[in-house]
Amino acid sequence: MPKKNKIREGSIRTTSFDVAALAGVSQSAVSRAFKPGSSIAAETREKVLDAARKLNYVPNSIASSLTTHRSNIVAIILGDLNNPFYTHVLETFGRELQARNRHILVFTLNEDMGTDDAIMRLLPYQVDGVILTSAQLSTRMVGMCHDRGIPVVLFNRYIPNTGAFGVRCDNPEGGREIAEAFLAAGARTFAMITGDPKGTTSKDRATGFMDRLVDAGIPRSDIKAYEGSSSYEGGAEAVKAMMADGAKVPDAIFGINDIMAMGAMDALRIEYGLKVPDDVMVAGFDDIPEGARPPYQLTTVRQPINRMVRATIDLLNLDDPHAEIDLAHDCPIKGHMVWRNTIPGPKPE
Amino acid sequence: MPKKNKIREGSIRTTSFDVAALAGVSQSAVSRAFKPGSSIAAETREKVLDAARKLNYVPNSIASSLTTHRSNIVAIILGDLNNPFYTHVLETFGRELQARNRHILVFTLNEDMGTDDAIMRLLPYQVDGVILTSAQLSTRMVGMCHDRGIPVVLFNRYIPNTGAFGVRCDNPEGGREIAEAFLAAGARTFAMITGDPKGTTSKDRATGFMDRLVDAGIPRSDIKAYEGSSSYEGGAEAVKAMMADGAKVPDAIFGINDIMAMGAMDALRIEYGLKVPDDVMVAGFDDIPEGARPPYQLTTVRQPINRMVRATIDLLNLDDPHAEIDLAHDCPIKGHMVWRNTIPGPKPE
DNA sequence: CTGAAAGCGCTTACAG
DNA sequence: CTGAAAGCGCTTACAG
Repeated sequence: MPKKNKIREGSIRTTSFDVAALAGVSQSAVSRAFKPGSSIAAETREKVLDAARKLNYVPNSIASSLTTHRSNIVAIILGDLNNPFYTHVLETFGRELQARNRHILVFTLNEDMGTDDAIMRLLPYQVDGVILTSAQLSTRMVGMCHDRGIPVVLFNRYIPNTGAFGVRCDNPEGGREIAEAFLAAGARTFAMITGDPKGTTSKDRATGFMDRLVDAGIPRSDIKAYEGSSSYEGGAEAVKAMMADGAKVPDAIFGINDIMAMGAMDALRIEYGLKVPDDVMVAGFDDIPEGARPPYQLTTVRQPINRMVRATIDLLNLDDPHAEIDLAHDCPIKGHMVWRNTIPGPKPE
Repeated sequence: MPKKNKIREGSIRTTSFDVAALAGVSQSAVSRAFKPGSSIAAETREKVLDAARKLNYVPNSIASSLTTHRSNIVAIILGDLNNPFYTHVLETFGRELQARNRHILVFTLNEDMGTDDAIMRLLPYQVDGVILTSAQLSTRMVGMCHDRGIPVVLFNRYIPNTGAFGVRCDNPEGGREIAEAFLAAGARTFAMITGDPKGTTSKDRATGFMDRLVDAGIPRSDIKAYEGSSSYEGGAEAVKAMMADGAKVPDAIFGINDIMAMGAMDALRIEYGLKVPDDVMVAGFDDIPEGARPPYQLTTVRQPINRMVRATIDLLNLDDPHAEIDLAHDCPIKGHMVWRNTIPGPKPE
């Protein structure tokens, strides 16, 4: 008689032994029936699957994880949910990972929980990999993961010298393209609204942007920078700081990401009655769908999210747990300009 | 000598036996050292914790879940990430659940994965509970969860007769308050932009809204409804459908949620040159932070997210696995009006 | 307070 | 192809 464990009043746990008993086979057989490609007669498998269906049996992943050392879970550490870009990223990871029969353990960061805390909390779950969309990872934590054979890959950033590599868009190149576009439209004075100063993404975009401008002979003093904390509100604040600066309104403003560019545009128009692009040109970076809405029609550079997500998953080596964990990998994926209405003039075809 | 398993080249698995060996105690002792409130001498615990630290040992949750039948994981099924409301919801659940030492397995729905599929995928993980923010759950799936002692609670909706209860805002009352506000501002003709027709949320808000208007003597024919599919784009489309209807622009438009109201406002202004609230009043529902941005300044009713999230977690009975799973629970939490600029006139204090 | 041992529900060599 | 059995890394009565 099958062993039964009461869970709550009236509820009972069904195991592979119960299924085996009903199907008249050994417990090993039911295990095999559920594992594709295992050595089992088609007929036996049918019998087992039938019995399982009758009992509403579902194999216990916790138990199988314990033996196989694979949980089919990947952890995603989400930094900044204020930027819709990351919502789109989460959705894309969800789609891709679920299609591969993997599942996501999410960690959302906040004042009470930093990246390192999140890592310490995910370690006990024996996840198959971790994806990080936040900055500030300590070398020690990367070590904790690697010691356990858990690959960690950074999404949209890299952290020099931590041994964690990342997948990212070619940010310097994107910055350069924006500079190019502004220049072609006749801009001569500039402002940048920068994001998280600790992340590499903002820095790289800003550097590419500046370099191109300086190459074109723009004096550094004609390129100002304001902090926008990677949020809509931050973008608006940056504009206020800029206007408070007293100087002339620049010809062009580069929001290091779309959401800041959107905040900036609204402040420019609503607070200061300025027209975009007639009075000031604006550009962003990311190409979030929100930036394409009628009030913004933001010219920007698109991050190839789908390709970035797939590259990230590939680096996790989910199907080959024994693969060496790569170390110093870094291959930026090129984004591309999306021309809309915040930079005037003819769009290159 | 402690047993060692190679994971990847060079990486090794550390278990409680290794820690026990180093600390010179039994394996049971190390288990106890990590469980708060267990019967162990302070001194022994120290020894164990020291050894664990030296070995970078972290207890294996997979193994402990297998014995305790608690994974400390709750599943969240995310329906519509196009509505920022759910991003805020996810963030709030993250904060609250992580503070209680619980973690989140997220499932994002898409064409390839419906709610029922998500449930089938979460069952093997023996989650401690499931939170559902999407509609369309079958009775059978609720049964699958309940049979296993897994509570499921619906967030922001209910599904009549599934045995799954939900936490929600008092939607009919919110709809009524919006109607009231419009009426007080002098509106006499109305349009509603409705959301997911399968969900109860949209229906309830619309019903409350209509009922109040009808009570006030507004003829039903002066209350039109357009589908907005709960998205920004849908809100804009609804306005276009409304304008194409030929009839006079209504005095007031109720966006069943903020994101649709935002889409509607932009279409009204940009496509048709209408002023809000001078030409048309608008109101939303949810009070997402995006609706408070300068271009919108949306008057709306706030969903008490924090309270709703906490109520949801309470219903999960995470700390009392043997609690009966409640069945026909339903207690709407009252939202409240947030007065901004899309309905003219004096705001009640 | 402590340790030996059974057990959680699977997977997977091993022998047949 | 199939079954008996050991083992994954913990927890928890049980006895001391």
